[in-house]
Amino acid sequence: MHRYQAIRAELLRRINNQTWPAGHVIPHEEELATSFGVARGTIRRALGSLVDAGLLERKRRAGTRVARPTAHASTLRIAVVRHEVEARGGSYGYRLIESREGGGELDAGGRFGGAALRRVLCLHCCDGSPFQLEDRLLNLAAIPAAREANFAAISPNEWLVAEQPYSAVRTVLRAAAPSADDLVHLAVGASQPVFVIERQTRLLGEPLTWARLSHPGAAFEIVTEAGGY
Amino acid sequence: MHRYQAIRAELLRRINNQTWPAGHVIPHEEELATSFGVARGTIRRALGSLVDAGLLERKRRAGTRVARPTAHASTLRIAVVRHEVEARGGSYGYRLIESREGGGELDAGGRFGGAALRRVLCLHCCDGSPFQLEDRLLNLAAIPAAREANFAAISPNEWLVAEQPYSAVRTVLRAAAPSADDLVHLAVGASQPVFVIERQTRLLGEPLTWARLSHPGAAFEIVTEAGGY
DNA sequence: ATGGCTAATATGTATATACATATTGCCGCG
DNA sequence: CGCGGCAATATGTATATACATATTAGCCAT
Repeated sequence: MHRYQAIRAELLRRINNQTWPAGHVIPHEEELATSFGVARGTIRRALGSLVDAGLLERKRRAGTRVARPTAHASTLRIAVVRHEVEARGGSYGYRLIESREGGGELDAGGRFGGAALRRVLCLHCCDGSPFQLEDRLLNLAAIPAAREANFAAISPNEWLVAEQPYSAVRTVLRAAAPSADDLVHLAVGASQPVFVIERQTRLLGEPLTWARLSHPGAAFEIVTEAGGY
Repeated sequence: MHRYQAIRAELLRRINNQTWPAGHVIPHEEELATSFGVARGTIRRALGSLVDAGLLERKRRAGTRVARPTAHASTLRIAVVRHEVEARGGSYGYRLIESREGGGELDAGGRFGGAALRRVLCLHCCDGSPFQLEDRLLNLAAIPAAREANFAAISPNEWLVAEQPYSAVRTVLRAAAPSADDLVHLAVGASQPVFVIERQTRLLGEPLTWARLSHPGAAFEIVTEAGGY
């Protein structure tokens, strides 16, 4: 156990047992440093991780106070579909359904401002049955190599992960009734829910791709964990 | 723009434009410090945030390399329901449906090892229509105050946020067909999907609460963003 | 070859120090 | 009494330094 970890644990204990209730201004860095017998940098490190975890709030001159929690934060990881399938011990299958190039007419959401696009519709399977339907738009201006890529052999999901770095992602999760494509390709009935992940990626501001990833609801869930300590 | 931010941006640029492709071992800290003309600590700070973002991987003696991305990571925030409703400009309503105390028989999942529990079922509304059904188990051994709390006046969600710190959360998200309770209280048809958030919190290892939060699918989505730079 | 030991090395932790800067709270002026 | 400005203060950034430690690469003996 390193010192900053021990200090973080002690600070957490004081927050948890209400020694320092929500809203309380805790002693300033120098004071904590002296009382714990460490350097200010070590205190800052311990405080920093509690700030990242949302348990403390800091403002210059005003000091550090215990946050009034308003939200649970945790980290969401969305993996490559094939890995997801293999991690559950399933055998992975893939099939390209449709691929074509076009312009703004493909961009129903108006997210790409009329750039040349490629649209790919494909299906990921787990043990032979449909697992995820991937409906993807690729910005050919930003990713010229996507024009030549053979998406019959490799899914856009996996091709992008291997080829294309990005700097920002936006993800939307929701439950929905099946779309027309879902009904045809996911083998779900109109009364069964689908779990939809909508994802946009950007590179330094420029939109790269948009994707709608739909799962038969019963077969899929997302798990996140936060706060090991 | 601080130096560590400028350096992080430059490192990100090199990763993005494949100057340093995935798997590449980048120069070590001292070398980067010299070439950027800053102290090692400043380099470490820039590297640290890229490691947190999952773009770099570090190992002692082996050096720092560009990660082969395997997953999109982003931060998920789940707010107090009332704030969620108010943030969308709706008027918030709340109704307690059922509250009772018991032991292991309430704990269908076996998560509390037979401890005394309180089960609360209640409904959160937005503009008068059902928004979220909250089905919650509270561990009375860990949260004795929960025995006295008046959940007709305040929801367990909000009471817990105000009263009870926690140190770890596990969240599961999925689309599902409505449960029996959902059908009755959420005013959804059997053919409509519900969005289910299942959440467990622990305090230093001890389980505090378990909750199943269900939303009418069409009315609800979760949005996450990552990577501002 | 092979297996284990050793030394080199890059990252990890901790300290001390200096200065920057956002905010607060107080003081004095009008 | 109100308001503008100034000084005090706590956090934020940056640097230099020392030592700890995981891991690798290479060497040597078997």
